[in-house]
Amino acid sequence: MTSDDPLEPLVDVLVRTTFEVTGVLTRLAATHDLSLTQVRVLGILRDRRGRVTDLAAYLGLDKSTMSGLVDRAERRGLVARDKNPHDRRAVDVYLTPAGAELTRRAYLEVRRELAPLLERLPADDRSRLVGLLETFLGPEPDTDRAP
Amino acid sequence: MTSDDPLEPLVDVLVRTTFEVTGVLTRLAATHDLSLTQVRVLGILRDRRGRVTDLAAYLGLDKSTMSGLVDRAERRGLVARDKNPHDRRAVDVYLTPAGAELTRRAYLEVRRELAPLLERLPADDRSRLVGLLETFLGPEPDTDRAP
DNA sequence: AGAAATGGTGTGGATTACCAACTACTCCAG
DNA sequence: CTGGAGTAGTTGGTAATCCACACCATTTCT
Repeated sequence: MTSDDPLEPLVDVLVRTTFEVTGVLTRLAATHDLSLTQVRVLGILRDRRGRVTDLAAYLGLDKSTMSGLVDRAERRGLVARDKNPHDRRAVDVYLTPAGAELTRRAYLEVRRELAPLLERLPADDRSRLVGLLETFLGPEPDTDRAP
Repeated sequence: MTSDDPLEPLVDVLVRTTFEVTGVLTRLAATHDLSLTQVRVLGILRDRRGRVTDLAAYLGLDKSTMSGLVDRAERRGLVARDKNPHDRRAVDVYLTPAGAELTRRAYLEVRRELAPLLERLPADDRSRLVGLLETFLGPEPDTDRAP
């Protein structure tokens, strides 16, 4: 009775899911002395390199924020910068081997943490959920394999 | 070939969804001069009052952090504190009418922002998704209506 | 009653985040 | 092919976030 919005339950459960997963990620990140934002950066870089501005846009942050983020991650040896050969203003950021390794380990921990929850779903529901969420997310922005 | 983990696609899409929704929430929150954390606090208080420590635990934050968060929200008139009558150490935090109104408006904006994405799903897929995510989240912790 | 535990606040320091200003570079118009 | 507009990134300044730690007040255990 509070509302007859047919979308409300979905929005609600989506936001609750987001907060739940965010909580898991934040907690896990803290055990590696990482912030959630740093984890997000590492997550993006897991399978592509990217310019500072692109990373910032992707996370909805100011480019100066991203600059500092990359600074600190670089100081810790997790990422590195390369001058972009095609545009000498631009800087490409990518994971170092250490950063990739940390990202991999962190993923395994996230997986371990989420697995008990995910296993509440029967196997075919799990793949259904993947399909639904992928539809929701839409096509990936193709950040790397452009011509 | 990167991995034969059957859970990986699900973990992956779940985290991507989380980041996507987090992005929307962060962007929207900023238009009201709110941080994501403040939105999370308001979200919890939407349907219950809570002690500082409980709120902190719920969000995985230190209680001193929550204290400051409540301070600033209180200064803006969004929440208020009451001494808990049963435990004089404890402080209950709850939304003011202004806070509740802001929370309601913010929800509508989130809804408006997510609707185009959610409408990519046919109606019966939407309700299926609700069911799946609710199973994933499990039963609510019943924070308020305990005896 | 006294000791241990719990709830909340305050301080100090690192991080996150914005904005504005600046440098270096690219791209376009003329 | 040059001048100016626009773009990429960094830096500096300020506010908010967040933790660790120390500190009271109150409750609970012994």
